[in-house]
Amino acid sequence: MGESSLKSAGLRPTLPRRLILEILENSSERHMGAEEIYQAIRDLNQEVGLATVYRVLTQFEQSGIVISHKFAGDNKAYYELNDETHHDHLVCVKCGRVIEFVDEQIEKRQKEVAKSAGFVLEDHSLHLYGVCTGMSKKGVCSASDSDSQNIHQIGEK
Amino acid sequence: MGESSLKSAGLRPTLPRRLILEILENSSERHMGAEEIYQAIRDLNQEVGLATVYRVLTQFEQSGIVISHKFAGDNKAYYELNDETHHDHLVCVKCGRVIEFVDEQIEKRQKEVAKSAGFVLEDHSLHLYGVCTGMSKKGVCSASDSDSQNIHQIGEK
DNA sequence: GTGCATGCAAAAGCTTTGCAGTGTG
DNA sequence: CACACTGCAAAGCTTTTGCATGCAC
Repeated sequence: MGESSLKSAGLRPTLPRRLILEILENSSERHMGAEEIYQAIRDLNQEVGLATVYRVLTQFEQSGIVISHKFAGDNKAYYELNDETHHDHLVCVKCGRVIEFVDEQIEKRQKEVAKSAGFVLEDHSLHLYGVCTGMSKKGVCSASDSDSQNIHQIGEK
Repeated sequence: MGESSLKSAGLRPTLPRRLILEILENSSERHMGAEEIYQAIRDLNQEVGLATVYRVLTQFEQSGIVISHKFAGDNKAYYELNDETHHDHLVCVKCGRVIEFVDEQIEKRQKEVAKSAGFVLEDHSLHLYGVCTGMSKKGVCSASDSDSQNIHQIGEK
């Protein structure tokens, strides 16, 4: 999977690119920031410059290998592998957990709204912000261990 | 109108605050960035520091006087007067025009999605990106000022 | 007078870019 | 040998903050 996505994107399979792809594929966090990816590389005892991480992510985005998002109250970009399945995001403002979802009715209405305004729809982003069950009932995230690593700190630094 | 919103927010009606409020109320653009507001102040031959513009906008947001958004591919915040009517945004990626809309079906489904995930919904942002009629047919924006300020009510109420 | 508010300049956070060195086909 | 790729450091943009001065009540 990894190697081939690079080739079909016309990108040479260099070490930084392979590392970043591998990290995105294997990390327990599905949504990662550039700095987190940079750290993950160092955790593998590899050396890649932060600027290269950004450059590679930009190339990956242009090639459709990854998708980037920015969430409210958080100025930085998060990257996720583009699995070709469009989805929207539900974010816990307390623990940062991100849940992906798709709702066909919403998708359909969006198209209708755009059409009736005379727009040719190209893209959209829908982010729901709320408090997850665990945080609202116990003040502790209810996500499983692997899930709970999928965290974005939102709001106050 | 302006003066009273400041008072009810517990903010002293200082010159910078009154100017910014006035600009937001009277500008032909409903969504303005901090720098644009700063320029608008200078266009009125007034002097207010950019840092103050940011501070005031932050206070206004916390008081519920304005709402801020960030749109995809644009790193800066846009501010609009909070008219108490929730709405989403349809943005022309070619000419930058912003149309506000509300769709009850989408609103309803969002609540259902959040509920079924066990989330207490606090907020959401929905941005649709596309190309408006004028830009796609003639390469020229077809918007009139009044259009871009109108809220398109779509779908059943 | 007592605080809140402001201005200026510096700093901070994230991301991009210039440039020279490296590696690879 | 040409050229894409990389690392480092510097710069860019937007936004925030420290601090001394100033204004409102």
